[in-house]
Amino acid sequence: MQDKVSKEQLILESAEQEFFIKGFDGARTTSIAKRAGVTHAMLHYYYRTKEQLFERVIDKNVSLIIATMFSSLGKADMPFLDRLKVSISSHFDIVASNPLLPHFFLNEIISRPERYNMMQNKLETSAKEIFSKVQIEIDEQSKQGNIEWIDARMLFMSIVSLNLFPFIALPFAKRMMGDLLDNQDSFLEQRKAENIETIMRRLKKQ
Amino acid sequence: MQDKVSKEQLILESAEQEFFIKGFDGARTTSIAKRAGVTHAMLHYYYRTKEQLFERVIDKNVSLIIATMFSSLGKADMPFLDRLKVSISSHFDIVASNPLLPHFFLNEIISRPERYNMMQNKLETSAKEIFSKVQIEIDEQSKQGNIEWIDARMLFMSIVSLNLFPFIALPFAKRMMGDLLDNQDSFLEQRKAENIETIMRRLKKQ
DNA sequence: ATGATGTTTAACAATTTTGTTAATGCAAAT
DNA sequence: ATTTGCATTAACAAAATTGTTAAACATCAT
Repeated sequence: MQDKVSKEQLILESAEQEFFIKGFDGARTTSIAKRAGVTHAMLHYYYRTKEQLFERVIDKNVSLIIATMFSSLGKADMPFLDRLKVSISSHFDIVASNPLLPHFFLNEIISRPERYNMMQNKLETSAKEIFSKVQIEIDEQSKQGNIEWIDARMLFMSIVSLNLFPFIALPFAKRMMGDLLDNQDSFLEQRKAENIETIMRRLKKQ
Repeated sequence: MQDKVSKEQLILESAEQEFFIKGFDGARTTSIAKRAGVTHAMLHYYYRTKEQLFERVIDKNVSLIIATMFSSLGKADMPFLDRLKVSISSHFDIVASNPLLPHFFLNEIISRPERYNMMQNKLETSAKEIFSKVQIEIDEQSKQGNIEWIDARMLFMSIVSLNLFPFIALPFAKRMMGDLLDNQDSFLEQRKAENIETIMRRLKKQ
């Protein structure tokens, strides 16, 4: 009897694939059902509507989405710059293992912003907390002459830009990057190192 | 009698707005027509199908798309780093005046990659030319001890990431950036300067 | 005025897509 | 074995969306 669980699950996974690639508007319930190997009536049986199925996919990914956005300014107990390095690195890794998520999510926010108000409220407050904590540290460190001063939000934007954009643009970049992307793993390593290096140099006192 | 021209034009402009925000799948021909203040039969009269209307929008933007992707590695006659600065700056400006374009285009490429093969072919060859030219310069400059060495493609990815992503993520970021975005113009100036500074420091010999 | 030409409208047709339902199947509990 | 409850199917219905058409309208050159 694990077939029951399995079909419901299968539909959800197929929905995730389809929504991630085609977005809410481009996804077709019949196509999702076909992917899962069931009739489309089954999809409605388990999830009622396309909208509700979509919500289930969002729910399943919401904590990942938040991690994808915010794990880059960290909190572990180390000197500031080391901590930042670790945070950037683990942020990059999260994105690398969910490469479709950022584009999907930005897409949805742009095309149907109303839907995400409550989520944005949460993100807003936790973002502001993080930024002000980090800003205090930056102020201290730069006063002590350890780093160059920067607005924490600007630093955040740079890190997220460097870490997310390559994945968003990957389908586009593949063709023009020659052999750079032939070995995925090695490219990811290089890119991660490059992003860390870029941020470190931005902060280094000269 | 400029009403004739005007309606055809109006439909195209409305289509651009709608396609940019909602993508091909999310856009509705009736909604585009309503935006333009005409019946949807008019839309079909002038552009036959949604697909053809979409193609006209793409055609209208294709050179801009290419500029958006490639004007960041420049060619003017100045010392390398100065030239790079100017290129990053003008690249940023192009994106800033067409903030919806990058997301729209990446979106389309991800959801319907087949459509863009010919365009990708062109981009591929011109990209490779630019990269190899720039790489030669980087090799020279770093051999002379003027800059830190970097793979030209990695440099390109960093520049494009820093310059494009903030615009792609803007609807998302608005809420959590506090007063940073209150004055658009001043934010854009700051951000452009920040991106240039970040790249310059990445290349500066220490 | 007439005819030729392109524009506009309203009504309709076709298709696609989402969602429902009633009947059937199937497995476990009584 | 019968009931109970969920799972499954196929056929159908409703709505949304794209696309067509025939007729009315306007404009301009003759």
